[in-house]
Amino acid sequence: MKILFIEDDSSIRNVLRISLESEGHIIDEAHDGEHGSYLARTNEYDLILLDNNLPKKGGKQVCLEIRNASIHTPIMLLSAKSEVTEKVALFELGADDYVTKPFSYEELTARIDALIRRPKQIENTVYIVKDLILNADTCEVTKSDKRIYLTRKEFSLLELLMKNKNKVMSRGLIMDHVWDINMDPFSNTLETHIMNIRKKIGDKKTNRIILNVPGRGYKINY
Amino acid sequence: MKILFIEDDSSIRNVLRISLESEGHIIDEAHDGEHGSYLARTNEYDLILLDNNLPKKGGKQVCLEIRNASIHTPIMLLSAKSEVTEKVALFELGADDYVTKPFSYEELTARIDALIRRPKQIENTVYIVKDLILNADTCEVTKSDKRIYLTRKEFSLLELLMKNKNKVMSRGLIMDHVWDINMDPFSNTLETHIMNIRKKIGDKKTNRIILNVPGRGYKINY
DNA sequence: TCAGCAAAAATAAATAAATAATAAAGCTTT
DNA sequence: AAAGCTTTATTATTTATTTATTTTTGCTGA
Repeated sequence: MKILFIEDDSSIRNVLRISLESEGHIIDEAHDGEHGSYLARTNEYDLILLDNNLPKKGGKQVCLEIRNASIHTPIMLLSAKSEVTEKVALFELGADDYVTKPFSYEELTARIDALIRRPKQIENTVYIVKDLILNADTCEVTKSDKRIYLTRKEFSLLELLMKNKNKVMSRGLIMDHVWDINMDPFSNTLETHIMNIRKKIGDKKTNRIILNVPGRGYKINY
Repeated sequence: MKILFIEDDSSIRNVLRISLESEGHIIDEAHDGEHGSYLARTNEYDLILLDNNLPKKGGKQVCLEIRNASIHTPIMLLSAKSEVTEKVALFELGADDYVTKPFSYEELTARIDALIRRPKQIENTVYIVKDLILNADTCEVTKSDKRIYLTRKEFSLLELLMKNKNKVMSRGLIMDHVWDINMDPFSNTLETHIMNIRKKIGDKKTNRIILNVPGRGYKINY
């Protein structure tokens, strides 16, 4: 999951980034409302964590701008307890949930899971292609009933391809989902990861699961 | 067990904290109703000790707020004998037990044990992985029938891992369960404890019981 | 058909990040 | 004051990720 974290307090930012990354999420950060609003409108995120009290542009304005840009990504609001009135306004502007600061890691991740999974509850979080099975909940992958160990990046990449099987995923789209904003689009790390996944799942040239569509990207077929 | 203690009288707080910690519990403290209510709603506790007479926000209000947040953690009420009417109200609001002040330490711990153990009576309190056995009731650990002495933190950590065997427990989750709210997420004390447990139970690199999943956390396998 | 080219695959190596190990300092308790 | 527990600091090791380079593949047009 790719998360945008708009927060000016660097200590909160750091603690949370570490926790969320350890859960396998990719985090982009903004230190003020202006930059946050900009990133939210120019990138695709699965979740936006928005501090209410921000320099340059307040949470209310950021929320408004995001929703006005027809972006429906779930917004989770982080607010001090005193800002109740603001909070109400933010709900009206389209925030989806809130936690009051300071909060525990567990509470936040539980709520994040709820928000991210909510529209997908009917959907299965287990993806199956031939004898390759990926479980998004437990982060486990098996091939012919044998457990395969994938690193975090490898897992996110394979998850994206399996989630969108039969669709060609372009380089740019994959990078946007699996890497953070600092990813160099000219590097070949994506290809290297594809190759490492293929090696781990024993994806032979003759009967490939992960297919390349030259000039367009990668895809996985039924 | 992680306990939240909401009490303004520092002498009661100190006496009880020390006693409870000596039983191996982890204690978070709140000195007034407002902060207490907040902590209860933002952290996961196994028990909440709630004084009825509190500054800023009374026990009744705190209880109400906790239950309204869909938190079903057992609440044990500490109240003066005179506050009978209040007490009734608190039961209606979802408190689980009460003791009247002054109380003896023994009485309280007996009741706490009853409350904490109650929902877990069905649960197994003995965890076995290969020749490693942990008994959560007696706080005893044996490896190949030899008694191992673990410190309280070490015990809580091993208990968490054994209770959740086969599941990867992330750093953040472990910290929330084994340490109190002041834990610095950047410190490496968790790693140090893992290493000390491994040393005590003779967990060799070649045939490890406590496994690390890089970037994800630790787990114990069947 | 086949040189020429671009995209992708493969290999290897470098860098960065996470974890393990060791030692020692700081607290608490006795 | 001594002993044990917990935390901090530092260094080493392992693992993950990125970069660099070479080889292969498949396509294009003469």
